[in-house]
Amino acid sequence: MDDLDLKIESPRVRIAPSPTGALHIGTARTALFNYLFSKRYGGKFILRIEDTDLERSKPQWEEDIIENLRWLGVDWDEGPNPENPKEYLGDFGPYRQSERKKTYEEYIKKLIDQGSAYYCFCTPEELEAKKNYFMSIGKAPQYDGKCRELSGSEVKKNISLGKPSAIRFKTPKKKIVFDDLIHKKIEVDSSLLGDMVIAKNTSLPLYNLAAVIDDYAMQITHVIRGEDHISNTPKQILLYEALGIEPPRFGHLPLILGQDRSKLSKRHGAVSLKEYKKEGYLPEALVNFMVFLGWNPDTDREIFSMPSLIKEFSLEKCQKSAAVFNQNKLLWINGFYVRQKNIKKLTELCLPYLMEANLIQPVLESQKYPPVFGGETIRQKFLISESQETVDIDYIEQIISFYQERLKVLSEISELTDFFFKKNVIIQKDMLKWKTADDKTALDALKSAENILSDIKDWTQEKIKDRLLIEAQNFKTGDRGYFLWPLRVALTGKKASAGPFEIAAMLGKEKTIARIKEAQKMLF
RNA sequence: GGCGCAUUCGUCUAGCGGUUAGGACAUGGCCCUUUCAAGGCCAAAAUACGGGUUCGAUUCCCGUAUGCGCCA
Repeated sequence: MDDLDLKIESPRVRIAPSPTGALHIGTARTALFNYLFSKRYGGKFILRIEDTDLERSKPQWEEDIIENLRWLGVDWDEGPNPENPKEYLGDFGPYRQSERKKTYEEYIKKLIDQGSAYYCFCTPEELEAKKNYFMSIGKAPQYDGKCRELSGSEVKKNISLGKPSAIRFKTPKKKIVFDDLIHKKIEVDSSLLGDMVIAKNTSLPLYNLAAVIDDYAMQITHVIRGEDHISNTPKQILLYEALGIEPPRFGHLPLILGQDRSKLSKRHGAVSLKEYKKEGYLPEALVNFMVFLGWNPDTDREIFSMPSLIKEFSLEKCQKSAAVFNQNKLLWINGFYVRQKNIKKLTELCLPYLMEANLIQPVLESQKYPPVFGGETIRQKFLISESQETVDIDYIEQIISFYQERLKVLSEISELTDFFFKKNVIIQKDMLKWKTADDKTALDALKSAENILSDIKDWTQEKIKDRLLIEAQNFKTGDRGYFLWPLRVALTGKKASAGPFEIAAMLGKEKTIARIKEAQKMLF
């Protein structure tokens, strides 16, 4: 097909999040792109947890990352074992940076021994002053190389004196050019980089060095990451060269932006996968949405499942410019996937929300509470909290089916359907009146509905509909709303809902009539 | 401040020298309809600016502007 395709064979790619917070939607998207790329070309996708920052790294965040990537269906071939995170799947562990000190030490020593790196004893104050100086004369603030030529004995002396130090890279001055998988040619002049700090000490590398060593150790062939790393890439290339290692290919994905076009972050609202999961977004919707932020298949098709993405995906079709996170489109895609779900599955997914709103409860004690959002919940019988009536799952299924095409996110279900489970509905009097109707018209409609419904013995949706529709026609020619609207409001208390026939059928004769009577009282 | 990256409807995007600049979300209108959805139809809506190159630039090159990112 194209050049890129021909060259890619069994790639090894990775996502390397730090467990310092919940899985971010941007990280998830980068993971997804890596995953798709690896599957498209028959390679491996690796999850590497980067826990160098011991202060901020927490096991709970590692769990969150693992749980939510799996939930999305972005599964790794090598990485922490989800069943037992202490274990590493694959041949290239251990994945914990905190457990790889020995390896790092080897490389750092090598760099020092061969003269590619050196100890620097400059104090933060000194550095700050230099930085300010360079800034003041309009130059890039870079290290002036003061400790670069320190003799071996001086270094030894300083170390034995316990002087605080860092390890700097002797940045060679050259033009670095690399062929980005997405941006094509990128050129940087390394003389602008200065001698960067690559390690705090001989066993503690900083980000760029650690990434280089780990990617090499894991035989990563393609580093696909966010555009915010473009400026790290030339530095890493220099490190690869100093270490005598062939660098991998690099590809930099455009960033996701918030409404204000700055990098998507917490102040833009929900950014973690777990928040979206809790709100009731479906993983397939999130995947479909995320992939379209920076990629598109060159057709008018908007809906893609994971398998079809794997078939279609190509970095060639990735966008170069950043994309604003479009909440509305996500909502739309989610609604689409909700409508596609089979009703049993959808009901299962909605149950936790109904329980959380305390509308219903599981009957069996063995059934877990509180429910797990997005998890599996299989229950057969439920107790309606207010009335203590027991209902079958079919009953709930039926209710949810009325709302399937109205649901955008799962969490809306309780607000939409609460009147089925509550004893009384709260009705505002004026809401009962359709268009120009006065109290009397609304009252007449309700009375008439009550009479008709009271006569129905065979309480089925079809019967109810047939009878009511005839009356609706007669009640006021040309606008059935005068008859139907007050009825629907009497039953639901809501301006918007499913139709009155199906609602009446579900509510049962007794409750239906009772609610109609209640509503009539307001109009006397 | 330096360096880097980017720039097509409000948003996501198609386009890879000649198109009535296409699609989707959102918006507005109409149809269907008791309401809300869903669905159908229609409308409004974009090539940042300035130079080149070319018979011809949204497309290629160079500036400018703007935005974003990184460094410290």
